[in-house]
Amino acid sequence: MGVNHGDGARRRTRVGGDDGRGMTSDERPAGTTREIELLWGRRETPRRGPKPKLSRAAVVEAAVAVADAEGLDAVSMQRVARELGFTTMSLYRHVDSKEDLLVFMQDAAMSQHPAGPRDDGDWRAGTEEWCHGALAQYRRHPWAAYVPQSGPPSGPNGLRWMEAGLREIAASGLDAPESLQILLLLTYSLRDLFRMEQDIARAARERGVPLDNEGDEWVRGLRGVLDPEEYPTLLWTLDQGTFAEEPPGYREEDGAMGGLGFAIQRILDGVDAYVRSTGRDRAGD
Amino acid sequence: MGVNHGDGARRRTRVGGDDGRGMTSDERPAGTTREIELLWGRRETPRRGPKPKLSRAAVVEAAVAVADAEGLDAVSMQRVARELGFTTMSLYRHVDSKEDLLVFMQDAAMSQHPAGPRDDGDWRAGTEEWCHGALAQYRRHPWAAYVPQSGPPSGPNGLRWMEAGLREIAASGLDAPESLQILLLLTYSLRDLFRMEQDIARAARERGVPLDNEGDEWVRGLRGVLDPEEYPTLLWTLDQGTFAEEPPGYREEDGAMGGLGFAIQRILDGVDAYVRSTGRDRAGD
DNA sequence: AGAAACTGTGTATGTCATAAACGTATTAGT
DNA sequence: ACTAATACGTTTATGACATACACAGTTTCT
Repeated sequence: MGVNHGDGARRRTRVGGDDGRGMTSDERPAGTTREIELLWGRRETPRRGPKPKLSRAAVVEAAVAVADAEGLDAVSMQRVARELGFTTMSLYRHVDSKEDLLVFMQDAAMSQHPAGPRDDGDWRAGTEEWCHGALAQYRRHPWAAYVPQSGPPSGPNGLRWMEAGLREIAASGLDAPESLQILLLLTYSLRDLFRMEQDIARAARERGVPLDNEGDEWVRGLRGVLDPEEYPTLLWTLDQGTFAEEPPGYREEDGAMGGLGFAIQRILDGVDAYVRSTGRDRAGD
Repeated sequence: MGVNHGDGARRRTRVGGDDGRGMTSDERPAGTTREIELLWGRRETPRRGPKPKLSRAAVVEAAVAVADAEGLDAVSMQRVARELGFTTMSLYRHVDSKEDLLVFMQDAAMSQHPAGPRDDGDWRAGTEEWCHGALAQYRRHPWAAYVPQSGPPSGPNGLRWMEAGLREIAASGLDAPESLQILLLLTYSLRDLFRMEQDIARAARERGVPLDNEGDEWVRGLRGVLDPEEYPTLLWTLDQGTFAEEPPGYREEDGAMGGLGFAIQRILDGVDAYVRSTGRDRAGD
């Protein structure tokens, strides 16, 4: 749906490696397997042509640099190529399509390793730490939260984080399917709460001043248009300086997660409740 | 006149309404206020030219139809215009930009009213119902979850849903900032859990068969590449038919929410815990 | 009547992803 | 060492796309 655009590319089964006849064509991997092999650098190296001046790593690095500096929208094939001093089309020798490039970029954005396992068996603390770490990645590369998702992570870095998250959650005693479900919940929530934070920040930046009531264009506009009969609760909310404040329930410990602490704590509370309900909680007591 | 029609940008402060000198220019609304006025149809009607054959409503409707049928990516100005039998540029008479059109579309996608208030004071049931309703909207117009967000909703429909959600949550006794925070959490979570569901479904569709282990390309690919030393938990998870099953903790009552029931229940559990922790729970007891 | 405001249209610009064909450097197989 | 295969980076071209700009016709206000 909205997610992946590129259609012509990459969907059809390739006959071989690069030019359409690279491999012996009987053992060609198709679809996702191919993507995984690419991501993991499991490629044959019987290079016959001239020694490449460019490399996939260089392309991805340049793309990441552009995204870091100017956001994901600034990443175009032309732009990345210019940055490298090559032609646009040269990139296609090292990357199948832009979609491909984005996949590589995303994995590259998670190159920092998650924290190692903790042995005290406190799954909640471990999971919180994991969330914190994942969030830190996003803060380093905010665009990464906006890369269109195409299935579960397949790259070494993404999987390393998955592994670490599962480990923390499974420490609660949940079984594999449950742990995975929780991990998915956390992963998506983090990504999207982060996006929420960014969106709100951007919205605030785009209108003039910071988010306070009265001064805020949005609030003022709404007031002029909302019928108190129909939107009483909303107006009640607007009437208190809702948008100016620190989120409620803000706790110092969550500070590291910024305004997201509140939301994340709520979600973890929910997970906690679930763990307890299964009566398999290994921690705490 | 050299300086004329809608100069597209919309970002910079306009001198007046539509064309640059529509209004008395001392009370010109700028930025978001303008957008809100547009969304609410609060426009002057001193139409002087020929009677329009096209209308904003028609444009939005056509765009929604295209998105419903072929996804958000199929929505281009050219496509919508063709659908209507007009030129591409004609659309710009009724919509400032594509971004604008998307805002209208999004509000249009939420045209169905939320359920009315319930008087039994059971905030959790009410909130669950609200989630269910919101999800139903998404199922009707999946693309709506992929429209790039630009700030809080400003249209009548979006705000109606906000109002309804706030009402349900506030029934728990939380104060305004808290309720709003929770509403934001729910709104974003819903949107994104829905997206997760869609993404997973699409991923399954794109590889061959449904999501089962062994048969799944992704799982097979990973197995070939994951070092058991480094990814033990992940492999443990893979080893159980994790992806084949119904999500754990699946309950009949959540059926209406599809596979998202589990995640939503976890989040509501977290909210519940928070409400209880404030000691202001009006419901239940 | 004439000016002003607004309609839909035609044309043009610039950006984007990417296909196709090309010359060239390198190396595997002879 | 010679040749054919093949990978490399480039050139050129195509077809979307959003949207600026200028125009000609239409309606209404003065």
